[in-house]
Amino acid sequence: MPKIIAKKEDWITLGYKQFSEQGIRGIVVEKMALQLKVNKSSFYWHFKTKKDFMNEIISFWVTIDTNKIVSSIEKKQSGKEKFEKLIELVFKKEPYLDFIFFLKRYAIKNKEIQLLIDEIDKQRIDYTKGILIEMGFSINEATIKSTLFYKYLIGYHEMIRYKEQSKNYVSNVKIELNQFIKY
Amino acid sequence: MPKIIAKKEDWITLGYKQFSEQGIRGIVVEKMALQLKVNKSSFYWHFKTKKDFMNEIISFWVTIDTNKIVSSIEKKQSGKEKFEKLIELVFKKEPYLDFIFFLKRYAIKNKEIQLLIDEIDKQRIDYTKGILIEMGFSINEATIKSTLFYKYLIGYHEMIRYKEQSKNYVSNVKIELNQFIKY
DNA sequence: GTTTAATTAAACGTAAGCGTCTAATTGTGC
DNA sequence: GCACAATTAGACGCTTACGTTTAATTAAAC
Repeated sequence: MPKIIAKKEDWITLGYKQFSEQGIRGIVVEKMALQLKVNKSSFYWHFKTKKDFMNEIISFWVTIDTNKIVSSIEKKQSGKEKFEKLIELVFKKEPYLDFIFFLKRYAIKNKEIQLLIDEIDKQRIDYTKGILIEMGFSINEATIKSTLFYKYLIGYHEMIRYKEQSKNYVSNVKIELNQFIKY
Repeated sequence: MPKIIAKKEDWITLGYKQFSEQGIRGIVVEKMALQLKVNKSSFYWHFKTKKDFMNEIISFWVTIDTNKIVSSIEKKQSGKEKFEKLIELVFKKEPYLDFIFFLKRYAIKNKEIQLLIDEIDKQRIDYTKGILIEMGFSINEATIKSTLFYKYLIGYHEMIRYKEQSKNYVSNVKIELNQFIKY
């Protein structure tokens, strides 16, 4: 019978999931070890400390997060189609979308991570801005509306946090978006 | 020399402050006892458990929170003036505004508190809606815009979480609000 | 000023979770 | 099949924080 082994990636993907769903309180070495069915010494063989582990999770997130959404959108042709796809993806209740949310809380006393988050926020807003420009908005308009869009997105997810995502909510999104992005 | 005593209200106001700033992780009995310069047995004399303490803090918040803002706004005459006062108050970086934020996280597995939060959210949105109607928006418009306003407000605070609130941010608020509430 | 009630101090027990050892196991190259 | 490296098991120590218990203090009542 082969020995059960948890690879580094196993730890990271599980940690990524836990953090996305529960924040730093979800990252408990012994509990994760239980889930992976290994002893926690496996963890300390792969990672020096829990803090190092978190840093690896953050790196993991940076590489996969934005790319995942962007690549799915860029298959679309027109700006309008891209925007519709964007809405479909980012307003979906998907636990991993909360990663950055918890990360902001985790980073309260960590300037380095804060700078990273700023960069990701900026990337996302810029990406949206590009689509809006493709749709015919002026650079000025697109700048304002993309930032507004992003803040609205955050507020939206906060409001549905512990709710089922009903059709009601989705249709409200379109009505509310239409208040400031008409197309 | 009189004995140092911490009244029930002392504990609650400190707890309220701690929770607003750091969430449930800020509520640590022994650390609060240090701040109040008493032994933690004072805490356990006033409150049965930490959970009970949290419930009292939540009640405290419910009674003071909304009223505080509303009473300050209702001194104003016109809808427009009220709206401007509202903006001034709720976009200010004021730690207590984060209370509800952390509360949503605390309430993840507590239906009762979730219902309470829903009610508060609704109250706030309805209050804004009333002002918008006073300003001349139709009921329909006011309904949509007040909800949008509230989500935007949440996103705004999330974006400035670990930032100084620069004048830049404040002026952006007005520009962004102007995208969907013109007056 | 003695009794009584309210409130806190000091000390203890307990659990969760981080991190560290050392020994044991399995896989791999030769 | 043996030596060696990679990886995990098991046991331990330490810290933090919750909650309890009993004794001590102060304030209030009479």
